Amino acid sequence: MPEKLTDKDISLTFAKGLEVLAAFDAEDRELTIPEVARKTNLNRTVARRLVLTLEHLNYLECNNRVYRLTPRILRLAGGFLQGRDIGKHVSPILATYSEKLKGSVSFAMLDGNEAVYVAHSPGDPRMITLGFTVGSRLPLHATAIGRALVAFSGWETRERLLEVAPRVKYTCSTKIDLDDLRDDLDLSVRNGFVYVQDEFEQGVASLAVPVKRPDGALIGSLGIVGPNPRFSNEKNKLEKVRLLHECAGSIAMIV
Amino acid sequence: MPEKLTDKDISLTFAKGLEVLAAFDAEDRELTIPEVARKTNLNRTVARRLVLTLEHLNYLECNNRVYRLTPRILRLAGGFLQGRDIGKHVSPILATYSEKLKGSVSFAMLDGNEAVYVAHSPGDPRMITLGFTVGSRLPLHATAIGRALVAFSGWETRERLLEVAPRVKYTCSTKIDLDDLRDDLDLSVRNGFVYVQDEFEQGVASLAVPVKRPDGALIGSLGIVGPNPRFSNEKNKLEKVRLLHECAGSIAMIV
DNA sequence: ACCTTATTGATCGATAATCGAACATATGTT
DNA sequence: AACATATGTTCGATTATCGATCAATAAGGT
Repeated sequence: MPEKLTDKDISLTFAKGLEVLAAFDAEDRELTIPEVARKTNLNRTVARRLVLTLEHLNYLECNNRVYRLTPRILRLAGGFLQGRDIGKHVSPILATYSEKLKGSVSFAMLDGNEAVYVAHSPGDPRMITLGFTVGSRLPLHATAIGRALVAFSGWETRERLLEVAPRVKYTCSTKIDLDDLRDDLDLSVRNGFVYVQDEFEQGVASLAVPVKRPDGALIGSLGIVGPNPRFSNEKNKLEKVRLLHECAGSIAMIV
Repeated sequence: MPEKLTDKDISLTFAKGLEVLAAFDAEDRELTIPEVARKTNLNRTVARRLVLTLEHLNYLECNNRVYRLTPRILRLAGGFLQGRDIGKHVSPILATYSEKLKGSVSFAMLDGNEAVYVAHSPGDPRMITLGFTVGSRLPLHATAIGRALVAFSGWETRERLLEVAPRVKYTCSTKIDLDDLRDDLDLSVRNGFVYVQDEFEQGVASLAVPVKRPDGALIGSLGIVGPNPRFSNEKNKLEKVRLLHECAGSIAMIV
């Protein structure tokens, strides 16, 4: 007997529809209906109806059988960003500290097994920041901003994340051993900040601090990235940490 | 006999689900299930199942019966933003021109009857830019960036937008007469830019130019906002227009 | 504190929306 | 041109969805 998957409280069609929507990601900006069906493991007819629904609702536009997202999707994101006053309050704060820190500052939150950029203030326009922006996702283990989300979570969450989050070896320096990571997390908690170097990209380092609500609950993390030498002066690094903490305090008030 | 609404090609459940998701907007960052049902005109049970589905998929989180969006929604937005290289290419360009123009620069696209901010580069951090950010929506008729989207569309789209887009009178200067608007649009097309003053907020002016693909198709519009005096020097204003056009050219290459 | 009223949560059979096999059409390959 | 492959569409069977109804909880009044 095929297992009864009818949860009665979960709308399968809706869940499939969201999968279709999510199929249009950074890798696949354009997809045909059969491609969607393959990527989502849905029956072609089902994928078709869901895609057509999305087109009908103006979430997708079609050009010669090829579909791609329209800016309509930003409406949904706007609900989140504006609801949490990201644009009104967080971004200006980031911009201010971006000046003080002379570089781009990013605010990330936990999304499943990844860190997702919620706000981002580009520093010097000339310095291309690897193209990260709102909605960009980063691994939890190999970046400071991600590792901060793990380190400053409660014990339970922390262990769960260590367990379930994928640990890709991006460089030869990437820590992927669980105990190594635990040690690093412990150290980070003692320090009050996370420093990661060469683990995501050779020669690139990142620094991050937690953003916590007054009651101690972790909201997100705040980080900066740059070539290693920028962090080599220890005193300078601690000054950056101080500024990040200050910035985190301001953000914590409003989110 | 109740009209048969079964379009066979449109998934009603999915459409309803997206409505539920969209119910969480800037005004209502937090909603209970019955509130969602009321706002979307859905049966309470239906709303419940859709909300529970969203919670199950981590798009919503629940705190004491109150639901709100999680950053997961940014994943979907990320598909759009990264797919169109907004973060990698558009934002840096905006940042560069934001320096040259000494103020924030925004890139908007058409979404239904509204303009939606797709990218935004804050200028001087001290100058709070009214809290607009990615996903913010603006009316088409009362802002330069919105009016540019109408003016530089093809004739058919332009007339449709004039017809269907709501024309709210934000200030006593807001143009709401169709023929007044048409005149202004014609003028804007002749000029190659849109200038709007006092129509959205007293004392605030905005300047915008179209972003067109090489083949002439309108992609979006690029605009700046500021207190009226900033645009009072005509020569200076034209220099801003020139920079905006330059910026638009750079963006047109990549989107 | 008690009862009443209003609001919200959960159940379950009828119904209509969804599914997917099968067919039709388009595309490209030898 | 004929074949093979990939994509689009149809339509009846199935089952997920709907919403009236009931249960539980919260709010309000005396």
